[in-house]
Amino acid sequence: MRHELPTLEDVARVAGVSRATVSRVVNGVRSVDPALQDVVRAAIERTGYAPNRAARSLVTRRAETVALVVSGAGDSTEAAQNAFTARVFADPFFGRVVSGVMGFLRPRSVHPVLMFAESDASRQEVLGYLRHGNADGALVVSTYAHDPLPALLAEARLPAVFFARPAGQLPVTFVDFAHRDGARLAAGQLLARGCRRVATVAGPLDIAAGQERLAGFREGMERGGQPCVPVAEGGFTLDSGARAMHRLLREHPGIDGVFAANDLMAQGVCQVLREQGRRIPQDVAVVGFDDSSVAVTCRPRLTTVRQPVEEMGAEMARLLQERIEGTRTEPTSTIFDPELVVRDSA
Amino acid sequence: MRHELPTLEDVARVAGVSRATVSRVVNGVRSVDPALQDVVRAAIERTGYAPNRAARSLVTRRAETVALVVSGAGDSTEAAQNAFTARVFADPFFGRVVSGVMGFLRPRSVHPVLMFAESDASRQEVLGYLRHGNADGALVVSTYAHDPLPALLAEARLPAVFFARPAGQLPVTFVDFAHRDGARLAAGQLLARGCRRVATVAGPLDIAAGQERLAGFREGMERGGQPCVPVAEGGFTLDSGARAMHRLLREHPGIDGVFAANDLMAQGVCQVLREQGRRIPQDVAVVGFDDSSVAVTCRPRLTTVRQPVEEMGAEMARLLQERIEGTRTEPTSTIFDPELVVRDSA
DNA sequence: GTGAAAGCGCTAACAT
DNA sequence: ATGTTAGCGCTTTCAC
Repeated sequence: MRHELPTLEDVARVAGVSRATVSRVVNGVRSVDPALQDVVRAAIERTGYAPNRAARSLVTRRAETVALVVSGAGDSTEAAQNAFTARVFADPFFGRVVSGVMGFLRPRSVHPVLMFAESDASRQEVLGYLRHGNADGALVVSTYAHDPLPALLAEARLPAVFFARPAGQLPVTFVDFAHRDGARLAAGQLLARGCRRVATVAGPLDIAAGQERLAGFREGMERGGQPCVPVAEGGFTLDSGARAMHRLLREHPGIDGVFAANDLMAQGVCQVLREQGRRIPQDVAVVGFDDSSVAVTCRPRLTTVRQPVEEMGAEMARLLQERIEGTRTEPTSTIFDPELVVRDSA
Repeated sequence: MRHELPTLEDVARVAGVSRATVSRVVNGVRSVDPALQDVVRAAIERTGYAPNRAARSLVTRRAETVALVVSGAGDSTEAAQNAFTARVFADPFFGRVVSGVMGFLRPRSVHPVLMFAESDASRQEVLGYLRHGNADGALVVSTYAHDPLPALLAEARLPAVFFARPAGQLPVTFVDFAHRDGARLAAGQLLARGCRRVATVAGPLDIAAGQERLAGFREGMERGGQPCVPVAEGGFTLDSGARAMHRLLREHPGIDGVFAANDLMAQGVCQVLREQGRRIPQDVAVVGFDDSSVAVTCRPRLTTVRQPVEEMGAEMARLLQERIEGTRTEPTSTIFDPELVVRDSA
């Protein structure tokens, strides 16, 4: 049924050279006469040849494929898995990571294989997949703090790069963000506007990013002479942000500035504030975190701390490539710096 | 560096049989002495053998991999690509499809390769990828009406299954939803509540789903004796829903019921309504569409038309498998039926 | 029912 | 600089 595909042999015949020469041209080995190269390339063009990945993989022991692993907690029931997936994809954050990753991978024509790891069985599956060389390495986005996957991967010495430093001082490669510095920037902006009664909707405090952003914000406020900041914890969702804001308002009606640990929660904060008839930023200034898509769709548009998620995704892919190629073997990490994006909410 | 993996040969040696026999056991060919089967299986266990996909692919001409293609409009600039990705992933819808797809694929240990097709170049890439057998088929989720990919895939006679019927009467396999019937259900619910001044926030009318839902809703209202329904078009986003509701309220302040063509817009509708001090459902009843995650996080929880997206994703994967295995060669389609989920908003 | 052997398309020594 | 050759690990006739 499928049309027979041209092989190296076919190209070689058309070009009047040996298979090896064609292979060299295809793989960009330089030691081929430029004139011959042209002949070969013409033959490739004419035949519509493209290398057979399976055959190549078999001999090179490279899959030319990486696993894109979404890791998290949960059991194996279908309901739990669906809930897990829904939560992951509902966060615009994950899409930005994927976008960055694909941006790096696409020009190199390596495609990510999507895998979930939310149960013991699925973690073993990921491990097996990599160990058997079906993928050359893994890009891992963890959705919770004590994910066992990083340790498993490190122990098996499989090439992997993580989004955010995994818990437990593992000798692994990762990209991360200077959350503390970013949160300090947010504090600075609120202070500069002259806010005197500032509160914060923190992220989940069992996640490093949540802790760091809170710590950084407190530091910033303390330096500005406001050591006591009311805190309400949220879960990085719009809804949890709204609920946290309600709690804050109930106990501290005089609030004139809020830092939300991500944009989604900031959006929830804004909704509550507007419902209560408070003007943003005149009555209450709001600063978000991430600079995700909601930052510009939110009304008013959010002043926020930009986290360059796409670039971080691309860097993950780059670091993984280095590990796979063996260019660099010891664990590395790249920490990205924040940037304050001033819009309308503060 | 990587630990040497056991091969068929190794298992054969341990079991004291030939490679061929081991291969037969691995592939479940029945014509092997049950006693020998046990011996072989024990040897597999002991050696920790797993088949090498590349070697197998090379001879079977099967990749054991499918492409999961997110298709849409856009150009090749990085900004456009990022925006595209962000939009796709921001919609909880896509995650549900992926969840369903993975649910079917995982037990069969086939993993989806993620691909984007938003430009001519990337569409050709997808075509080449499939044509060269790097994936056995494609699961395609289109994000806009006149996507050229379905036609390209059909013309190349490559195995593919689409989410929603592609434009242009193509002879392709797809899964879809009875949008009309679903929207009629929504109308029925509003009428049953006794709503007399009903309006609708429609989806984008250049998309079949948008048109169908509007048509179905009108039909339903007409049958209930309310042929004239004010319409405001939205874009399936929260924001567009909110804006549409504002327009509706300005021109028809007496509205007592609203059908929004998806839950995200319904959420926007609810926000505006609450801002304006209208109680839901007492003053204005709201019905959404999809039964996505926001339906339960929205305040009040949404009464909505359930679209079984996960099941639809699983069915896509099943249909693709049939096509790949050649069990079924002519185009098929599965249309899913709606179900009204009554919660608090209507 | 089981084994021997050929060969899938490619790369990488090794010759030349 | 180019060609010859030997596999990579697997499935699959074809004999037995």
